[in-house]
Amino acid sequence: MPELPEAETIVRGLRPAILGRTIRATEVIHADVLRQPRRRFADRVRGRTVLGVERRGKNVIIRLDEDRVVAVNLGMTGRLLPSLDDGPAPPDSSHPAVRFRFQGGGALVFDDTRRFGTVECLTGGEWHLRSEWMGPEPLGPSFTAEGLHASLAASRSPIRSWLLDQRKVAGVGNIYANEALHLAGIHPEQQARTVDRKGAQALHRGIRRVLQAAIDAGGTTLRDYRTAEGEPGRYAPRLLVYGRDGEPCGRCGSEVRRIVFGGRSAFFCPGCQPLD
DNA sequence: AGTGTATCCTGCAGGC
DNA sequence: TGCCTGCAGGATACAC
Repeated sequence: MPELPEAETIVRGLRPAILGRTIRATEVIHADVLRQPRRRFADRVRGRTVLGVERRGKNVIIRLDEDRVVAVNLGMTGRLLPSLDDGPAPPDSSHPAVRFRFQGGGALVFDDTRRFGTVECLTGGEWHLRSEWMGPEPLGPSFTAEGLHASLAASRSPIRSWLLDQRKVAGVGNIYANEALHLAGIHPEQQARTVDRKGAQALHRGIRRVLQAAIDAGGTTLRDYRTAEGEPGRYAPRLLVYGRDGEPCGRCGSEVRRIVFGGRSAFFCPGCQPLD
């Protein structure tokens, strides 16, 4: 599910709800979402206070005092739902996996139907290493068209597969990879190294445009994704190719096609995105 | 190096 | 209604 825009929307909604709160205890309902032993997780989190809520790629980062960091990867169906005693009624949590209980009442629930998501509590140093391993933030200053072009030149992968690799660019998933390629007029199977400077510029622009527009719309809800307030995102109707196979392309009228490679569906318009 | 496949899990839509 | 298959915003490990 959640890609960068969904994670960003969750972070923004979570921040005012949990900033400054102190975690009294954790309740692990499904230990398989933990990337570390349950004991270590509980011990590291207990008694810590939330100093900040950030995003890195598709991950939600909760900074705690004492140099602790809770890193949440939402997987396909993960949600972070705050329920504060003095706040509005808590959104539905149908599949709670981990619950953080705050001093003075209220909680933050990591809910995940399929449990592909992960939760862990790291030290600042451990998290830094993990973050270094990831590619640049596509909406940040270190992501440039020139850098993208140079990075693409080193890979023989199909461009869509390349975009899904978090070590290359952080936060792009299958929906926005397909949308960005459509905006850039690049076929999803085109070899990364054959994307020329002009193509890299168009792709750079396409990635930024679609991610920013999706953030502005509060993300894309296909089924499970919800904001921290429990609301669905509003970007789905604006998707140009993802999930639209058989429909006419809004730009040129050609029929949008679906193909499968790399184990995932790819959607593209044969008219706007020719394969050389 | 890159690709296909399988794995983790649940739920839903569509065909019969 | 029930049963089956295929599919899903992710990530990783494995054999070629």
